[in-house]
Amino acid sequence: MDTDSTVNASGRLGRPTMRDVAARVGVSQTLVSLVFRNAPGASAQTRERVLRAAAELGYRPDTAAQVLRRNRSRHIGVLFTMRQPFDVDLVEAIYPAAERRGYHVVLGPIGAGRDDQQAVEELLAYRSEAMILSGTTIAAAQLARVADQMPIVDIGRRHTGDSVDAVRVADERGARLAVDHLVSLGHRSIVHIDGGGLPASAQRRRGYQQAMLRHGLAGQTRVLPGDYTEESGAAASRRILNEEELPTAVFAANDRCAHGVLDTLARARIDVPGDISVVGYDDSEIARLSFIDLTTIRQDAALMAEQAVQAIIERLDHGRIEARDIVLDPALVVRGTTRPPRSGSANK
Amino acid sequence: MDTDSTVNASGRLGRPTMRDVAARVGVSQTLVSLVFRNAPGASAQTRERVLRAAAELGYRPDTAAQVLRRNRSRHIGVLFTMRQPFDVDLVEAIYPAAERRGYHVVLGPIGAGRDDQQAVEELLAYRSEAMILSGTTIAAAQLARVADQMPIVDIGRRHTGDSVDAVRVADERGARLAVDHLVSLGHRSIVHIDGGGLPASAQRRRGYQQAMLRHGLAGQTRVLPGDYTEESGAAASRRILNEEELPTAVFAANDRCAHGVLDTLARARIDVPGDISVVGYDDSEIARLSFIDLTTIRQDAALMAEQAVQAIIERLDHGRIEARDIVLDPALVVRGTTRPPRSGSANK
DNA sequence: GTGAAAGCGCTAACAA
DNA sequence: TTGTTAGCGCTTTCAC
Repeated sequence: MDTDSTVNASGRLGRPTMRDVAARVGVSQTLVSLVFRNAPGASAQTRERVLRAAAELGYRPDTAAQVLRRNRSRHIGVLFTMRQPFDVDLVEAIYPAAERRGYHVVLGPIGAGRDDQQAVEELLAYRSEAMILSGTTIAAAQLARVADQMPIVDIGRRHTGDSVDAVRVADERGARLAVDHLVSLGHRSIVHIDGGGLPASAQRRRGYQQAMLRHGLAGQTRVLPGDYTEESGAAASRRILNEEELPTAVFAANDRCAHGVLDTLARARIDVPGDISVVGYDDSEIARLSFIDLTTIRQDAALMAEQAVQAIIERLDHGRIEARDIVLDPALVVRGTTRPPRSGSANK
Repeated sequence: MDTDSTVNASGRLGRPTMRDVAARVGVSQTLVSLVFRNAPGASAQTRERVLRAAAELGYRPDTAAQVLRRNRSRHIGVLFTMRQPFDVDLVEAIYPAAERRGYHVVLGPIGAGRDDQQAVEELLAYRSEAMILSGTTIAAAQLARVADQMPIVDIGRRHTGDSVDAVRVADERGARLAVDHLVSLGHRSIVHIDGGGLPASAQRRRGYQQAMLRHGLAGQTRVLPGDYTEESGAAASRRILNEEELPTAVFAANDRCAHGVLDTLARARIDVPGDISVVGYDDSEIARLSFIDLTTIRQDAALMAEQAVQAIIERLDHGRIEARDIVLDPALVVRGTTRPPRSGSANK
C-alpha cells in the first residue's frame, strides 16, 4: 500500500499533499515547497529526491491552496466569443503570451445563455487579477465598476477615463486601406456592409466614408446595414443582387460577413473577382482557406495578445495608473477576391 | 472611508472577506457563511442584513478558499477544440447542464501550441473532479492513468475497461441514414470523403460501406481521404472535378468538410443540388446558414452534454463504478443540398 | 438562532 | 541548507 496515491500519510483519502511528499522523503514541507517553486535554498540532492518522491506519489501542487496563500492568483480572465474566429485566434495567442510571464489564462466564453455579466462574475469569483475583453458589448458604466478593482484591457474599443486600457488596430486606417486598394484597381462603385453597433464598426464605416470622399467618390458612398455574421453578408448580397446595377466591389464588416457575401454571389453565378471584388476584415483563419482566399485587412492577433498581456503586467507588476490606448497598424492582405473591374461594368 | 471596499476590517488591503461582512453586521463569520450557502439556521432578518452588508462592501465568496476547505471543487474540466463548431455547440450546452447540478465548468482548449497533455495537467492542477473530452486524440493508455483518479467522459469515442464513459451517437447508423436518404432519392454514384484517423471517422466510413453494400452498390463504393476541415473537402472536390465523370452525390466526413465541398463545387459552376447532392455530418451552426442550407446528420449536442454531465454525477455523487457507453440516435436533417439526380447523369 | 475553534494545502517570515 | 510557525478565506463540527 506504500505507493497507493489514494491514501496519504495521515490516512486520509484523496490526492497526495505536500506533507505526504515531505514525509516520504523525510524532510520538512517547506523544502518541498521550495523545490516546487524552483526557489533557491535546497541542495541539488534534496531537490532530486523530492521530485522523485512526488512523481512516485503522483503529487501535483494544489492551485486553490496556492492562490489562497499567496493571495495572488496570477490568473488573467478572458471574455470572448467562441464563435468569432478572430476571438479564437486571439485567445490562442494569449496563452503563450501569458505563460511566458508566469500568468495563467481563465476563459469566460459568452454566448448562448451566458451573458457578459455572468462571465465577469465568474472570473471575479476565481480571483482573476485582470481581464481581457474581446468583442463584448458590456456597458461602459458596468465595466468601470469592475475596472476599479482590476486592470482591464478591451480589445478593439477605446474607453474614456483612466481605468480601462485599449488594444486595437486603427480601424479607420484599415478601412481606408481597403478602399484605397479597390480604387487603385480602378473601382469606383464600392459598397460597404457595416457592423451595426458592434465594436469597431463605427470606425470602419467612418474610414470607408472618408476614403470615398478623398477619392472624389462621395456620390458612390453606400452603406448597407449588417453585423459580424455570415447571414448579414448573405442578406446584404441578396439586396445588392436585386438591384438593376451591381456595384463593382464590396467591403464587408468582417471576414465572416464577407464569407456570406462570397457564397451568396457564387450561388448566384456572380464571378468573384471577375464581376465583383470583395474585401473582408480580420484576416481570420477563414480568409486563408484556399477556396475563400479573401483579400482582407489583417489584425495581428498575436501582436494584440502580446500587447494586451503586456499592458496588464505593467499595471499589476509595475504600478501603472493612467490608461493606455495601444493602436496597432492594420495591414492589407491581397488575395484572390480583388481584381480590376471589368470594363463596361457599372463603374460610373 | 467606511464603505471603501479596498480596505477591510483588519486594515489589510484587498477584496473584502467574510470577516469584513460579519464585522459590519455584528455577527459571526459562521452566520455569513450560512447565508451565502443558503443553508438553514439563520433568521430571515439576519439573512437580509448580511446580504445587504455584503452588497455594500462588494463582497464575493472566494472560490479558492471554498475549494480548499470543502475539499471539493465541483469543477468539471472540458477539453475541446475551439475551431470545431460541434465542440463549441457542445461546450455551450455543458454550461447549463452542469450549473443545474451545482457544478462549474473549466475550459481547457487545445490547439495552436497547447496539446492534450498540457490541458489535462492544467485541469488537474485546478482540482477538476471530472473531465469531458471532445474530439481529442489523446492516447488511451495516457487517458487510463488519469481515469484512475477521476471520472472521464469521452465524447464520440468508446473505450475498453471500466474507467472511461462514452457518450456518442451511433455513427454507423448516422452514415447509413445519409446513404439511405441519397439512395431513396435515386442516387447510386455516392462518394464518401472520410475523416482519416480522427474520432468517429472509422465508424462513419464503415456505416457508409455497409449501406452501399446493402443497397447493392458495392461496386460504387468509393472513399476519398480527408479530415474534419474545409480544406480536406475542397481538396477532395478538386480531385472529383478532375475526373471524367462526376458522382451524383457526396457524403462528407463532417459539416466543415462539406462546406469545403460546397464552395469548391460552387466556384466550379457545379450546381448543388442540381448536379451533385451533398450531405454533411454534425448539424453544426454552419449547416444551418441560409446559404449553406446543408442536409446533414444531426448529433444532438445539448442531449450529449446532458448525458455526459449526468454520467459524471452518477460516478461522483452516486458511486457508480462500471463504465457506461451511452449511444444516442443520430437523425437525418434534410435541407437544400440533396435532390434526385438529374436524369442522364453519371448514375450508372 | 448563533458563535468559537479547528483546519483544508500551501507559502513566507523567521529561527536554527 | 533546513525546520518551525502562523495564517490565507472559508466551512464545519460542536457547543451554547
